Amino acid sequence: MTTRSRPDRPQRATFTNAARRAQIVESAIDTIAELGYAGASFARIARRAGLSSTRLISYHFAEKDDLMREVLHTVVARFTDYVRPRAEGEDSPRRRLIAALEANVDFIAGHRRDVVTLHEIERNYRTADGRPVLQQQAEDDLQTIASWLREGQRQGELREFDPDAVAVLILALRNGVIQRYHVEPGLSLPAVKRELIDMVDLATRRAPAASAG
Amino acid sequence: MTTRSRPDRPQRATFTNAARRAQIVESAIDTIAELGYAGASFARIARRAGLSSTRLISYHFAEKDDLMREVLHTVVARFTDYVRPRAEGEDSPRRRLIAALEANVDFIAGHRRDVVTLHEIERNYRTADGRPVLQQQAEDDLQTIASWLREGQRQGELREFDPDAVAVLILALRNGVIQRYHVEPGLSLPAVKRELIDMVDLATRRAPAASAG
Amino acid sequence: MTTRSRPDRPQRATFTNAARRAQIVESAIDTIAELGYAGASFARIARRAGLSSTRLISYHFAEKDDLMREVLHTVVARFTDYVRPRAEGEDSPRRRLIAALEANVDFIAGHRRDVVTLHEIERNYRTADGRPVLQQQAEDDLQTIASWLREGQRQGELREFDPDAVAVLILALRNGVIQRYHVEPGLSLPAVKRELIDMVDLATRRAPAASAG
Amino acid sequence: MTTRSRPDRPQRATFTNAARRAQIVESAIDTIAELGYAGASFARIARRAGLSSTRLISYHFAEKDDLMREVLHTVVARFTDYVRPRAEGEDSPRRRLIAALEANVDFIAGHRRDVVTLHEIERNYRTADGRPVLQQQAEDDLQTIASWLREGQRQGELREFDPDAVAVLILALRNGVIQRYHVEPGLSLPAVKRELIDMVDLATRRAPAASAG
DNA sequence: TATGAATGAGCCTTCATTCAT
DNA sequence: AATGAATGAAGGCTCATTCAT
Repeated sequence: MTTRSRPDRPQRATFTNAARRAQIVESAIDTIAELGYAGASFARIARRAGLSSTRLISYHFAEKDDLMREVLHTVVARFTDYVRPRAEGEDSPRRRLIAALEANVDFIAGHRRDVVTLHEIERNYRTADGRPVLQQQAEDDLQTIASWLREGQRQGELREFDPDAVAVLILALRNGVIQRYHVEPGLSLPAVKRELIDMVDLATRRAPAASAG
Repeated sequence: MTTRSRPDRPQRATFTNAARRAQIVESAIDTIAELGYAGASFARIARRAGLSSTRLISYHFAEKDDLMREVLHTVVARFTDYVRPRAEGEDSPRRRLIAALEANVDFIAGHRRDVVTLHEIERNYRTADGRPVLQQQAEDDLQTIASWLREGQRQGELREFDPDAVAVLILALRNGVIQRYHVEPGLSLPAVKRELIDMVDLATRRAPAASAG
Repeated sequence: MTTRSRPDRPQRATFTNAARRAQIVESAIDTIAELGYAGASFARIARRAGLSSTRLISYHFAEKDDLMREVLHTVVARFTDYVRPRAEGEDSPRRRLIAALEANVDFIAGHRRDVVTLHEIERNYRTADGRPVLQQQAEDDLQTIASWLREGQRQGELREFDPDAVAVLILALRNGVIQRYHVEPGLSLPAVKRELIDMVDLATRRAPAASAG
Repeated sequence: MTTRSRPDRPQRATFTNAARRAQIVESAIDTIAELGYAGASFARIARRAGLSSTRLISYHFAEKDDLMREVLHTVVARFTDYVRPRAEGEDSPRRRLIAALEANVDFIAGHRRDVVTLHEIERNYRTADGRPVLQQQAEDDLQTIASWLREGQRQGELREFDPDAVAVLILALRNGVIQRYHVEPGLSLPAVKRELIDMVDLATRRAPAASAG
């Protein structure tokens, strides 16, 4: 009897279990979106979910990290599921990039709650040693964008530049729109979207030959 | 007892007083930069500053908000004092914009600690009603950039676009570099700086006349 | 974080729950009686109750006010349950008044702890705006006494006087005995009780007709 | 060098010293009257007095007890100086008692602040071991009243009763008026005064012989 | 005479988590 | 699958008081 399992935790992943977890995750998303990461204590999440005690959260999630990981995964999945098909529907790297950016802004416009929560967690969710959590999603996004840029350069569609640095900048534009929308909900997303596309296109495409002007 | 009162605190700004406040502020900056806003408790700030108790912080700052306000003011002032002269030394709106962006990246490269702290406070410091604190600095920056853009358009140096939306995007680029540098200290700032300048310039300047090609 | 929330606390009034609350309330009564309202910190109440930490008090009572409200309610109920039946057993207003006063002194003699605590809380328990808490019990007592006096006057049993003013004085006598007993536990309550009854009776009854002398 | 004096304290009782002490005492009286004994911290007293730090209070009073003793002495002296001459101006014990009670109510009506403070301190001021402070003033008052009663009995002016118990009751009446006025500033003091005098007189005087009626 | 600067102890409350059914 | 009860640690803040000039 040396094996000492964690305190009462569900042993199997049943349907009821999954539903409960989902309910808690949604409540956590709401709480974070409204009160910020630091304001999202178990007590507040439980209250918003109508649970009688925080114990139910501890029961379904081994640690707070567990819950936050699942929250993060949930909103990232929604984001990705929305954006990816629209990018992959295009047939050139440049168009894929533009389509992805448009899809991003469209998602932001329609899912403010998810996006604000994503933003909060990215900034505040830290591992035990105090370091910001590995932003795997950000890394993936950077890789995807950089690969599109490289392919566009190879195909001659895009001018020469440092694809990794430019990927950082493009992601910065997307994040900046999220952040600004977080602070100023009245922001005109259509105008920002138009200028965003123009800016990225002007900055990356191969300039048309002068004689062609 | 609920009645509010101003507990025993120094009334005048003596030299010793100011030095102590400055010491605490610097310790707070260090603590926030390393452990994040949520990790910057009075206890940790005091320990890092070598103070005998947190009471000394309460003695010099009426509330935690007070300290955070002063931390914010301190790092913003450093940032501004570095960037503003370099922008104002230029004689055209376009060059002022570029000089400001270069100065921004240069500051980021040399003051990681301040910049990380600024970033943390902006995200987490909230007013009593739970809203993110009014980002006056961000508003000011947006106004400044937008006014440069408008003047550049009027002078014909810059192409036509929505100056407010583009200002948001340019600020997003600056913030994105800060944020990326926060997460990845090994980031090549020279490369990013070069691409940042190119991107903004390509995206905003009036395209050279075709006949010049 | 300023946003209010109801932290993790029991939602239902189970048996165990009620027993624990009662235990804490009794410990609070003891502590207040011995050390005064200001001396009754959570730490001291918990220590006296043999609780492992003050957290258990916070767990069962939302705020310190909550605990004090329950303490007040508890001792007031004991007092009322003792006095009321003895007053209501009498069949004339004058006798009801006298019986009530006798019952008061008897209760005081046998429940010094409750009475001292009641006295302490009445004096010190203040609402958020700094005003003494509405002394509903005192108002009720005044009303009851005044109504007996009015009825006695109507029935001719009592002489003419201002019933509200005299009610204040009669309650003053009761409170004065409490207070004196608080300060001087050796006070001879039987003597005081006898003089109290005489004083009130002499001062309120209709003087016997001269011819009866 | 074994003698170790307390930290910086004034060594002599100068005029300036006395004025400063008086200023602090008055500020303490105001603070206690408004916020209650528990609300009268050094910080709040200092703020109300316009002092830059609590240090000035510590400088003039060795301990908080010292200040409270002086506050108590000040208001008691005012009370006594008002009441005593009016009592001593009368030439029979019964009239002295009545005059003293009238003077008491008159003082209460005109010095609410002092009286509220007196009431607060009496209830809350405790010695280090947690016992209510010896109410020397109350003891003196009781002795004075009891001696009047005894003398009145000896002279045949007053009926037979236990003078110590009745003194407790008479003082209770006075205190009850203070207390009620504390809670209900709109109390009609003239009516209460009239009934108070009647009550005490009816309860203590030797009943006039029936034949004399 | 007055003050500046500092301090340890204590306050109530909230935190995520664990021991029991 | 869920809950009740409990917990130590830490949070910011206020207390009266003391060490220095």
